[in-house]
Amino acid sequence: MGVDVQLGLNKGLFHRDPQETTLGKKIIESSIILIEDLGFEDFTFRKLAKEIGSTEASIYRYFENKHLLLVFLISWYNEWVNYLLEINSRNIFDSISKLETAIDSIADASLDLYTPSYINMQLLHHIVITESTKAYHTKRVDKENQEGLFLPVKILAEKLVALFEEINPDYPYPRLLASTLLEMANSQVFYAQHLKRLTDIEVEKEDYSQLKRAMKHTAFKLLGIEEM
Amino acid sequence: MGVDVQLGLNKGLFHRDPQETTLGKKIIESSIILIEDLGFEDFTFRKLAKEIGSTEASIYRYFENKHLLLVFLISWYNEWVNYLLEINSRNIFDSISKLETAIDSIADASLDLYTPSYINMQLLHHIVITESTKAYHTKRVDKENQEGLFLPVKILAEKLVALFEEINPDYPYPRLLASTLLEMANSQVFYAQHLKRLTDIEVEKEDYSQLKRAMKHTAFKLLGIEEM
DNA sequence: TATTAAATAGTAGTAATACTATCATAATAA
DNA sequence: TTATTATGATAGTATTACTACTATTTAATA
Repeated sequence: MGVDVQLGLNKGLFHRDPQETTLGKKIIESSIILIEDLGFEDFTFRKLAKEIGSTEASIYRYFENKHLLLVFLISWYNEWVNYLLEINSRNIFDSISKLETAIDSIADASLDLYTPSYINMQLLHHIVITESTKAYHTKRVDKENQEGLFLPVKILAEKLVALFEEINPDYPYPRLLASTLLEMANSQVFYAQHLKRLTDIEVEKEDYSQLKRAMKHTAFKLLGIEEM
Repeated sequence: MGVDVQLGLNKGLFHRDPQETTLGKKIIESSIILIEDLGFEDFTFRKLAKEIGSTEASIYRYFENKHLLLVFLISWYNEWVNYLLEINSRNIFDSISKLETAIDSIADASLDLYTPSYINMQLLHHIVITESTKAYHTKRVDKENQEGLFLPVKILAEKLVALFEEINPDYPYPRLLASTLLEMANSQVFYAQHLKRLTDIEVEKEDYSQLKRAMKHTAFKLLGIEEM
């Protein structure tokens, strides 16, 4: 029941679009569970195949390798955030409110209800937090970047940059601030969960209010805006 | 010729301290070259053994696995930065100058001359930039954190925190700022080299002046200090 | 409804990885 | 000189990351 959103993702991510078939959706669904459970390095296509009662060969018909499956998942998440950011900022015309909404959308993306049934957004969010840097810290970055595989984050960043420039056109580091905030949204949650001495925030269950406050504080301070 | 510094690192990092033997030093020296060359995922102990004319078994006598070798390298780097920070801030008593010096030390750590002959600091820096998040984004974080394997970064962060508190005791996010700045020192360089749209800075060869300016700007703005 | 095409399953095999174990030999220290 | 320690040499195992090929099921179309 319910309508499943399909995101149009870069075709370089897969051989066959997993969003279009039953097996494809099962691959996505179970890979999210397995990666979260085992960690990316111990996750294998063999284990995934066993989990969904299929075969390695069948999975390879969708994804060239597990690295690209990870890039796919991260891209999916970021496209989703882009989409949220778009719809949540409708009818907001004050640029400061727009930035606040953007930060809320980024931090709370996994709490939205209208994700497809085969995607456990909470788990996917957790994967983004712990594994996403591995998607681009590789020898293939330049090649994959050229193919457009990292466009979703880059677009996300540019939306923030546009807001920063609206708010304070003289701020000298809009792109740095965008990427820093996006990283912060992941790393600070990770620290809160594993390396507490590296953060001041706490995250309980799915409550990201402290994260949001810190992100807004940082953004506004750097842009030279006094918060209310 | 020259005296080689030996850093006292956590014994949980290795079976046998590689800094103490000829083979150990060769392992360090060549692993830095190989990891930088192949990327961490394609780097193997077999290739390393071949490179230094030794055997896998001998390398395993030093490191339990390549993950711990990576953690060792990152720890070494961070201990080095801690050491630099210490000696460079001697005789500086103004806390703002101390912070500036700290940022300089962090960004320029790989340019220092007095590193051991078997450690190519430029390459190691590059490894830190591209591979360091992999050292702690794993299922073993909590266990390894408990064993103290990540102490070097945490100590580094606390030194920054102490400075922030000296400069502005009311700043609400000192730990977040510390970890954010430390990440920035790596990620922004990575972006400058691979994903230019995510940064405003440029890094040419080993010139990190734009990075340092951005880090200082960020730190001072957030701490509420006007720069000169 | 029969025919065809597409999707999936099943099986097998290969080169490489991530180790472990054992024994021999070389270097060093007591 | 004798132990001890470090390294080398060789071999072996389970698992990974694939590729290739064939058989069967499911869905689309005529």
